[in-house]
Amino acid sequence: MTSHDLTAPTRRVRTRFAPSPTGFLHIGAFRTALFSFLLARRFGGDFILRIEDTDQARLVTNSLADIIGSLLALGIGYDEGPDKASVAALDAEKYGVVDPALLPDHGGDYGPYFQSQRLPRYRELLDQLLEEGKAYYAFETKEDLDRMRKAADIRKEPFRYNGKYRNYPLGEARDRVAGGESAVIRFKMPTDGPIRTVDALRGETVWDARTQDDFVILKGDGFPPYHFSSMVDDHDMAISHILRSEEWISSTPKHVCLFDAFGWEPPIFVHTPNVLGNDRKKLSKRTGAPPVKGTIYKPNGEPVIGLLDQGYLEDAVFNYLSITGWSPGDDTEVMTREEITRRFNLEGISASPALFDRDKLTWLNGVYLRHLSPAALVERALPYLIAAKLLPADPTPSERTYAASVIVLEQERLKTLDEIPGLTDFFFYPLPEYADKSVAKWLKKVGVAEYLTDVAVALGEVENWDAETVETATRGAGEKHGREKGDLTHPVRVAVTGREVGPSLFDAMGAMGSERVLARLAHAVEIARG
RNA sequence: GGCCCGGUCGUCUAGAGGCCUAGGAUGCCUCCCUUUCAAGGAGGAGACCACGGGUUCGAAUCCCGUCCGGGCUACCA
Repeated sequence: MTSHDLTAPTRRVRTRFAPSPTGFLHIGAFRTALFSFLLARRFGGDFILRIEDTDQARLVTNSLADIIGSLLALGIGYDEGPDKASVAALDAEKYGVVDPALLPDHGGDYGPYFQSQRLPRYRELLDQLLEEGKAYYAFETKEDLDRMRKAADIRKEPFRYNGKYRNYPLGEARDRVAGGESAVIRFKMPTDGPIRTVDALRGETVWDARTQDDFVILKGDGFPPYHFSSMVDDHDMAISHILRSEEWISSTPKHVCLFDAFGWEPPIFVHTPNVLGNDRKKLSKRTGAPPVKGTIYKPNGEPVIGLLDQGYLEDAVFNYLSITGWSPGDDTEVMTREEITRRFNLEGISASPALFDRDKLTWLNGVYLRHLSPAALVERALPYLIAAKLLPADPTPSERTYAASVIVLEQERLKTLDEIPGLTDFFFYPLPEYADKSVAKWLKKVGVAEYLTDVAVALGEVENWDAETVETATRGAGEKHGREKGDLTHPVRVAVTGREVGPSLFDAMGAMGSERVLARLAHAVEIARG
């Protein structure tokens, strides 16, 4: 997998997740966050959440709340990051509101953790680079650049900024800027020779400096772009490992040159493979990649519901995400958070992208659902019943008890919590909805009306109604009609549930109670005769 | 186009020159269990390890080339 010894880091492991609040993140992004979190936990280090809000124009209201809420919901808590005060200082119009209860009182000693609040530090470093002749003001406008790009395109040449202002006197440039002229600052990349970068997963890559150009490190709006701010922060925050998705590989030479210019030791770069959609493209809203929670909308307006809201368990999503793109080295797949944390390592991260496998997630979720205690399952399932209006928003104790007895009957069949209403609705209706096919197959048959009548009579005499007494009574009636196995249960099942599949018939009847069962039987007899 | 990264069953993966006639999981199929479904148990189909050359007694594993897929190529991240 890799030729590098990735174990036993030499300095304190500090990793970071540094999203930009410019939209709602999908699970691919959270997978990267999870790996960062896991690496820090594995080595007893720190996991930092830093918000890269240097692109003020693209800020999306409430995406900050979504990022923090989703991370915390998954159990990916940060040791350092946005706190009550720093979030309160934000412009709520632009950022939206974050529930203060989610935020720590003190964000950490390396803050602020919002890049928009770190401008003075960038300015200081920018000046240093300018003074040292490692960066320069450039006066082209975006339009100028566009023209140059088009011209290069026509000549079929790759576009590289020509470095026109590379040697422009700093004093003159400052005068022009002071005079109100708009400018950017660009970083002087080496003009030739090799640039070496090392990725923990892929080893060394040598880049030809002639393919690089002087990139912008301060935009016209006064904010530095990612290439600058992110690297400065990674250094200032003593980040040991940069885990980021693989589309950053090509800009790594920029980043190492920046570290070099400052004389800083660069962190270890770990480019994690992307999580792909079924189209083998990077997961995106377009392809319907689900968010962790909440709802996002595809470009065509179609809603995509968050995994957690679809009834996937936090633990299952955590587990699934951890094994897509990482393997502990053996065949273990179902692991607790503790086991994942204990076993996580860089060596197990795959260098090739993985497809988001919904089927496997669903299977894993079923495993977790089955491991839930009955009480916990009920707790998690109730909201879905309420949302489906099978239960009132504030159920009475007896409604609750009834719902609970019904929910536990479906535990072994459940794959996602949101299946609960569809699986149990007939328990709540006055009478079930009878599927025509099932009626034709099991009710409208010779002798069924008589059989069901006898079942009703036998059940009517049951004193202590429970699954066991109900079974005895039903079987007694069945034997009288020479019925056994499916012949015995199926007509009754269809009569009381309206369908052919479901939990154990006697358990179901036990939970329903005699009144419901007898009413349904009476109704079914009519259908059978009709 | 240029530069870069990747390529083992449909999917997620194990694999660090002989343990590989390639293992596990998921999905699919069959059977068992069983009042149905599910769960569980037992099987099965499914990968000429992208392709072609080399190195080696021996290669999925090392080297080269090709192809395919993906990423980047912004005053976005």
